[in-house]
Amino acid sequence: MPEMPEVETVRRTLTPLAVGKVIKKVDLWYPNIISSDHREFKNKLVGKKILAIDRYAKFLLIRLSEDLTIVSHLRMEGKYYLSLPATPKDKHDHVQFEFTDGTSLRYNDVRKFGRMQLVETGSEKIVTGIAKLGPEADSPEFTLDYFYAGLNKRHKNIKNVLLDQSLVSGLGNIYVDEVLWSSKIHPLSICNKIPKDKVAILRDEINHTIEEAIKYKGTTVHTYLDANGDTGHYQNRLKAYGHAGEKCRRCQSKLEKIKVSGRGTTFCPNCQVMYK
DNA sequence: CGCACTGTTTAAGC
DNA sequence: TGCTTAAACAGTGC
Repeated sequence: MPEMPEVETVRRTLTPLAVGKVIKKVDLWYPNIISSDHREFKNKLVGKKILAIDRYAKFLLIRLSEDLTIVSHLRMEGKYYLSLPATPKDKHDHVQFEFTDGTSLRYNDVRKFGRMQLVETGSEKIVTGIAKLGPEADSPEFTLDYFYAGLNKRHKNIKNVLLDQSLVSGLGNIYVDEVLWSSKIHPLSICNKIPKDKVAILRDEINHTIEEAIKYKGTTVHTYLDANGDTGHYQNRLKAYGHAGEKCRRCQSKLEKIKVSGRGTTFCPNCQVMYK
């Protein structure tokens, strides 16, 4: 499901459903979702109020009273939705936060890849994966000079580096294919061989694509839904991902699909230039 | 039955 | 030591 635009959409839809509520009880139906201590997670959260929901790259940060934060990563298929404690548990509901107002928030995850961890607000960096994150794709720190210098140091292919999160965070498999198509850069291009003017175009396309995808409330390709149960709409605007075998919208060549860094990768072999 | 899947970590190999 | 690749997580759907 979720790359940065989808997580941001979840943040926006979840905020009005959850902020201001006070946790009465926590049900851990599949405790492995919690990477911190399970008993502490259940006990410490009782009586805490949800103050806000923030986001950093693909992580949701659920801010609670008394300086606590639940760091939540949806990985491939995690979803939040508002329910009632008495509603029968769905097969893939794994965590429930019961609130004092009689409602509840449920975490549902078909593949059980998602993780939550309770930390003290301000020490989010102790969560595996957060410390290595580079600047977010839509942040002011993601400048051309920073991006170009970072690519110059790397000898790997561009698709791998954009997926890695350490140079720039927030992109996933779908948006990487999209921005490389938009920038006319072949996914196997070697980072330090890409000329600066192309890097500038790529940076702009990353900004633009993320912005557009948030505007369209994300991309639903498998099962992604926001906290209201609604799909995204950006899937109708994808030009590469999911269109293997079809004609390239720019040059009419046939889009190809290969495997890069273990991920399916769709691109146009004619108009996406290979730098190596 | 085999393979692919929005993400990330960890183990294994060189 | 460090980089790269494969496997692992677990389930569904084609």
